[in-house]
Amino acid sequence: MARPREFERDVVLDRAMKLFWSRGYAATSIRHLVERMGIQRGSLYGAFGDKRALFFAAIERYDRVMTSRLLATLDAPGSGLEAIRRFFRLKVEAAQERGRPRGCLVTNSAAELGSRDRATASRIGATLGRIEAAFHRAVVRAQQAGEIDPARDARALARFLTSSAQGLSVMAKASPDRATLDDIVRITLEVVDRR
Amino acid sequence: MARPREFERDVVLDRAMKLFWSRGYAATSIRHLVERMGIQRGSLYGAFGDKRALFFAAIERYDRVMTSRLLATLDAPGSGLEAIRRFFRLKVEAAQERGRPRGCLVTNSAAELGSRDRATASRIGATLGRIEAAFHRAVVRAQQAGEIDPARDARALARFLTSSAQGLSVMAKASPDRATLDDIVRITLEVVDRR
DNA sequence: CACTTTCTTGACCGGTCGTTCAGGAACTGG
DNA sequence: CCAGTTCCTGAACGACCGGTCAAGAAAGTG
Repeated sequence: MARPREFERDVVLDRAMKLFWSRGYAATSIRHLVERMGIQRGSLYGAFGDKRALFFAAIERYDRVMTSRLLATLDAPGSGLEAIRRFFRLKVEAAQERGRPRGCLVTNSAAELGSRDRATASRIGATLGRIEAAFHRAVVRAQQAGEIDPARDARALARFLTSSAQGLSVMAKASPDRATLDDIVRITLEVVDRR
Repeated sequence: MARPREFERDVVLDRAMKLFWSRGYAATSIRHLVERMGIQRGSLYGAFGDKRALFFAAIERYDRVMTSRLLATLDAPGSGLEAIRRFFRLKVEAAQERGRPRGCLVTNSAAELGSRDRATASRIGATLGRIEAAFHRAVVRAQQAGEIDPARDARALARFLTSSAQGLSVMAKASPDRATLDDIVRITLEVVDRR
């Protein structure tokens, strides 16, 4: 054996993730990264490869930590309709947190790199697919429970909800005014929550 | 008098706008800009100032050309509800055009610079405000015509529609699949178009 | 203890970044 | 045709980019 690594991968990766999250890919330099991550260039390249690989690792971590937590609320046992409500309320709540980067790394990356970098695009597409799938399960569950009209197109509803979540992230980044976000969510939920 | 400029400002500005639109701000270099715009560095700096000022001019032009055209459909005389329908159909249609940058410059810029650059954020915020205002006018018009229940909150509806347009732009950039976009728009329109 | 292995460190690489500017070119008014 | 003005051109600037690497530091193994 030999000298062990002095930093914990997930700890420094978290810091990189937040930096990409708030600044985007292109505007985040290696210099900026090593300063914020608290490690040296050599360690960064040794542990993660190059900038692009680090970015991918950051997206993966975002997926594992942030997105999965959100999606878990959609898959939580109980009412599918209530799960969808919780999802959007949680997003608004998160947008209010101080110190947290605005918006959403997936949304930002889709907007920044969606059409230019094939590999990133498919990675982002996979996450969007996961979100849509989770919405779809929640919608179907709600339909089976009689909370949503079973005649409605569950796939289309899931896609709509996915798109709405993206829109909400953009609005949260542009103007994180609580009243605005609440208005948006209220109307969005009317779509599935017709009384 | 003296030697006249050899290029037309709006022509080269259009090219810069499209470049920023498809690549984002940070990933677009001056070298790339001068190549695509067909002018020299000196001319660029002479005519537009610096990169940031050029970006602002590009956003302004996008506003004047792209956004205004879209908003004009919302303010066109006739049914407010039909105007809203036309707006979203036009967005989907535009997303299909070949050679056109994906997504929307306003959405992309909001996601890329929304929380980092104060001046850009307020510029983008102003455009989002214009969109919301146009939606609001269309909603009110539809309410007065009895197409939308007057009891509903027109401001909230306008905000929802603005957010939906942003979401649609993100989805269009990430996966411009027509069926997906159609699904999203169909459900979005159900919100205002309850039968 | 010495030896091996890995990690860390900081200097360094060529290239590109945004920006400037001197000097030649091109046009207008006289 | 000249003077005056503006524009275009291309080289040059210092700073920073992403990425590499040799050498020293620190741990485990015998």
